[in-house]
Amino acid sequence: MSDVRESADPGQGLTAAAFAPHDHKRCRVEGLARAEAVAATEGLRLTAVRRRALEILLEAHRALGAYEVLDRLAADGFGRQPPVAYRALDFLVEHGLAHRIQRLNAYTACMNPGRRHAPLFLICRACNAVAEAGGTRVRTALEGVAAEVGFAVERASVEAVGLCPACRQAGGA
Amino acid sequence: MSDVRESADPGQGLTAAAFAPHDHKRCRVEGLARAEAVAATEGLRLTAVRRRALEILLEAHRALGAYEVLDRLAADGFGRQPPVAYRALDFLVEHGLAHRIQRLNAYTACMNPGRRHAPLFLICRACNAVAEAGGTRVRTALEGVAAEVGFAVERASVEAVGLCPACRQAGGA
DNA sequence: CCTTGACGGTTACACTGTAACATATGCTAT
DNA sequence: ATAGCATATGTTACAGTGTAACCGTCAAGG
Repeated sequence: MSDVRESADPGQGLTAAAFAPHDHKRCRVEGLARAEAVAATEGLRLTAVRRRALEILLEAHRALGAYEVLDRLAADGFGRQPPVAYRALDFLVEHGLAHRIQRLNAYTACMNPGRRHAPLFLICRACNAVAEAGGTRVRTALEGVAAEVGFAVERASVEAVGLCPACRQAGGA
Repeated sequence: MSDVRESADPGQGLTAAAFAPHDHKRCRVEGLARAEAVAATEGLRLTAVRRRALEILLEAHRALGAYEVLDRLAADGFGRQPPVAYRALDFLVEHGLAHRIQRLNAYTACMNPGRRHAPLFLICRACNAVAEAGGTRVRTALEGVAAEVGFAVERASVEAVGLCPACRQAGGA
């Protein structure tokens, strides 16, 4: 229970800065740049819809439902039927450019694309912010438990619901 | 809630015996008995529908969708509209007698009711078996990461998809 | 040119979950 | 006992989430 406010993260490559105030615009620009880089090195086709879908997630800076993404895509002149959004989102998730938050039936841009990572999500029940935390500790623990029963983990989702620092302070009980 | 009281089992108190061959009937009988005990000590009303819903989960011994549970309830003379199943399942989950598997939109009986625990689910993608593992290691790691960014975890879901021992051996590529 | 394959668009539908209201059951205070 | 209240079960109707299947477009390559 060590109280850490917003110190620079120690090792672990934490990315959960989402809870700290920051410059959204930079988030979007850098996020897109990272995605472009990943797409280039992996030979992915980051088409217009896909690119725009990712941009929408980066701008929102919170988890968006597929239909929310769809609305924005439609507003930009893309198709307005569900598969349009689902296909773009599936693509992004499959290639590690976005994540699906099971608990919310929603999607969020990946803050750390390109590197293999075992993301973990912190979902604030008061303000709905979603932070992606990195780090191997949880994954290692999970692998350990699985190994004890002979289970081979391929993919894992770890999602915690609670209160973010700001909402805690605001007495978000 | 960060206080997780686990059994005194050596090595994490695993309960993931689900992957090992075992006597289903006993599972059901003992599961019901445990639930009765919990209901008694906590003053819960384990009514006919609720009890039957739990029994259905225990019998299936895998995760069931709400509508699957509903079908069986209806076949037993209970209502045949969705809220019937959802209410029973919500009750069971709320009181720790069952768990919801987010990834599958499904429910499974709790193998360890009564005690506060931080369950973790191992989902075999080949045979669809779901094992509930206990243990504090993963939870502790999660709390640690959360604490670093000042996030207060209230509830967490940890779900891993992969291959169970049997399917691994069967070359479940 | 013409085939091939990926992509994006559509229609139509399936699955999952909930709001709101009506009825029954059981407890409690008088 | 019974009136009043809370809880539980049942209903109808609908909202939200996700997918199957088909079709036209377009770029790459024989």
